Amino acid sequence: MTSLFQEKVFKIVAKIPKGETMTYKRVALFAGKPRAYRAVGNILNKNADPKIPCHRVMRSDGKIGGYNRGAEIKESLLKKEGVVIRNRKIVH
DNA sequence: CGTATGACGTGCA
DNA sequence: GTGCACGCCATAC
Repeated sequence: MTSLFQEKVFKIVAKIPKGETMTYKRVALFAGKPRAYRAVGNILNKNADPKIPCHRVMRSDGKIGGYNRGAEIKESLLKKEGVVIRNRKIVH
Protein backbone atom coordinates (compact mmCIF):
# COMPACT_ATOMS: atom_id res chain seq x y z
CA MET A 1 0.00 0.00 0.00
CA THR A 2 2.80 2.40 -0.63
CA SER A 3 0.68 4.96 -2.33
CA LEU A 4 2.36 8.28 -2.88
CA PHE A 5 -0.44 10.16 -1.26
CA GLN A 6 -0.26 8.11 1.89
CA GLU A 7 3.50 8.50 2.10
CA LYS A 8 3.21 12.26 1.75
CA VAL A 9 0.54 12.41 4.41
CA PHE A 10 2.65 10.43 6.85
CA LYS A 11 5.69 12.52 6.14
CA ILE A 12 3.81 15.76 6.64
CA VAL A 13 2.12 14.61 9.82
CA ALA A 14 5.44 13.39 11.18
CA LYS A 15 6.82 16.89 10.61
CA ILE A 16 4.27 18.59 12.81
CA PRO A 17 6.21 20.12 15.72
CA LYS A 18 5.20 19.38 19.28
CA GLY A 19 2.59 21.74 20.59
CA GLU A 20 1.48 22.57 17.07
CA THR A 21 -1.54 21.27 15.24
CA MET A 22 -2.57 20.88 11.63
CA THR A 23 -5.94 20.43 9.99
CA TYR A 24 -6.77 17.59 7.63
CA LYS A 25 -7.29 20.10 4.90
CA ARG A 26 -3.87 21.58 5.49
CA VAL A 27 -2.22 18.16 5.35
CA ALA A 28 -4.08 17.31 2.15
CA LEU A 29 -3.02 20.64 0.70
CA PHE A 30 0.62 19.92 1.51
CA ALA A 31 0.21 16.46 0.05
CA GLY A 32 -0.78 18.11 -3.21
CA LYS A 33 -4.49 17.26 -3.06
CA PRO A 34 -6.42 20.01 -1.27
CA ARG A 35 -9.64 18.11 -1.89
CA ALA A 36 -8.43 14.86 -0.37
CA TYR A 37 -8.88 15.87 3.25
CA ARG A 38 -11.32 12.98 3.51
CA ALA A 39 -8.77 10.51 2.30
CA VAL A 40 -6.23 11.90 4.76
CA GLY A 41 -8.41 11.00 7.71
CA ASN A 42 -9.14 7.62 6.17
CA ILE A 43 -5.52 6.76 5.66
CA LEU A 44 -4.53 7.82 9.15
CA ASN A 45 -7.43 5.88 10.57
CA LYS A 46 -6.46 2.64 8.89
CA ASN A 47 -2.76 3.00 9.53
CA ALA A 48 -2.56 4.56 13.00
CA ASP A 49 1.16 4.09 13.45
CA PRO A 50 2.56 5.06 16.89
CA LYS A 51 5.40 6.73 15.02
CA ILE A 52 2.97 9.16 13.46
CA PRO A 53 1.68 11.98 15.69
CA CYS A 54 -1.70 11.81 14.00
CA HIS A 55 -3.18 13.18 17.22
CA ARG A 56 -1.90 16.57 16.09
CA VAL A 57 -4.25 16.56 13.16
CA MET A 58 -7.67 18.06 13.73
CA ARG A 59 -10.60 19.42 11.83
CA SER A 60 -10.64 22.87 10.28
CA ASP A 61 -13.31 23.85 12.75
CA GLY A 62 -10.78 23.35 15.51
CA LYS A 63 -12.64 20.29 16.65
CA ILE A 64 -10.58 17.38 17.92
CA GLY A 65 -12.26 15.02 15.53
CA GLY A 66 -11.53 11.34 16.09
CA TYR A 67 -8.70 9.01 16.92
CA ASN A 68 -8.06 5.30 16.58
CA ARG A 69 -7.24 5.01 20.24
CA GLY A 70 -10.11 7.30 21.22
CA ALA A 71 -10.71 11.02 20.87
CA GLU A 72 -10.20 11.40 24.61
CA ILE A 73 -6.63 10.15 24.31
CA LYS A 74 -6.06 12.52 21.45
CA GLU A 75 -7.29 15.48 23.45
CA SER A 76 -5.20 14.42 26.43
CA LEU A 77 -2.07 14.17 24.31
CA LEU A 78 -2.67 17.60 22.80
CA LYS A 79 -3.20 19.15 26.20
CA LYS A 80 -0.05 17.46 27.41
CA GLU A 81 1.89 19.00 24.55
CA GLY A 82 0.72 22.45 25.46
CA VAL A 83 -2.20 22.82 23.11
CA VAL A 84 -5.00 24.83 24.65
CA ILE A 85 -8.36 23.19 24.18
CA ARG A 86 -11.66 24.94 24.83
CA ASN A 87 -14.84 22.91 24.82
CA ARG A 88 -13.27 20.13 22.83
CA LYS A 89 -12.01 22.70 20.34
CA ILE A 90 -8.55 24.04 19.69
CA VAL A 91 -8.02 27.64 20.64
CA HIS A 92 -6.26 29.10 17.69
C1' DC B 1 -14.77 -2.82 -11.94
C1' DG B 2 -18.70 -0.71 -9.17
C1' DT B 3 -20.50 0.26 -4.61
C1' DA B 4 -20.00 1.58 0.12
C1' DT B 5 -17.50 3.85 3.89
C1' DG B 6 -15.14 7.55 6.71
C1' DA B 7 -10.42 10.68 11.98
C1' DC B 8 -13.85 15.95 6.64
C1' DG B 9 -15.34 20.72 4.63
C1' DT B 10 -18.52 24.09 3.13
C1' DG B 11 -23.01 26.02 2.45
C1' DC B 12 -27.61 26.95 3.74
C1' DA B 13 -31.88 26.88 6.87
C1' DG C 1 -24.47 29.38 17.01
C1' DT C 2 -26.45 24.78 15.79
C1' DG C 3 -27.99 21.20 12.62
C1' DC C 4 -28.63 18.98 8.12
C1' DA C 5 -27.42 17.86 3.31
C1' DC C 6 -24.25 17.64 -0.46
C1' DG C 7 -19.64 17.08 -2.28
C1' DC C 8 -14.95 15.21 -2.48
C1' DC C 9 -11.06 11.84 -2.41
C1' DA C 10 -8.62 7.46 -1.34
C1' DT C 11 -9.42 2.60 0.46
C1' DA C 12 -11.91 -1.57 1.35
C1' DC C 13 -14.99 -5.11 -0.15
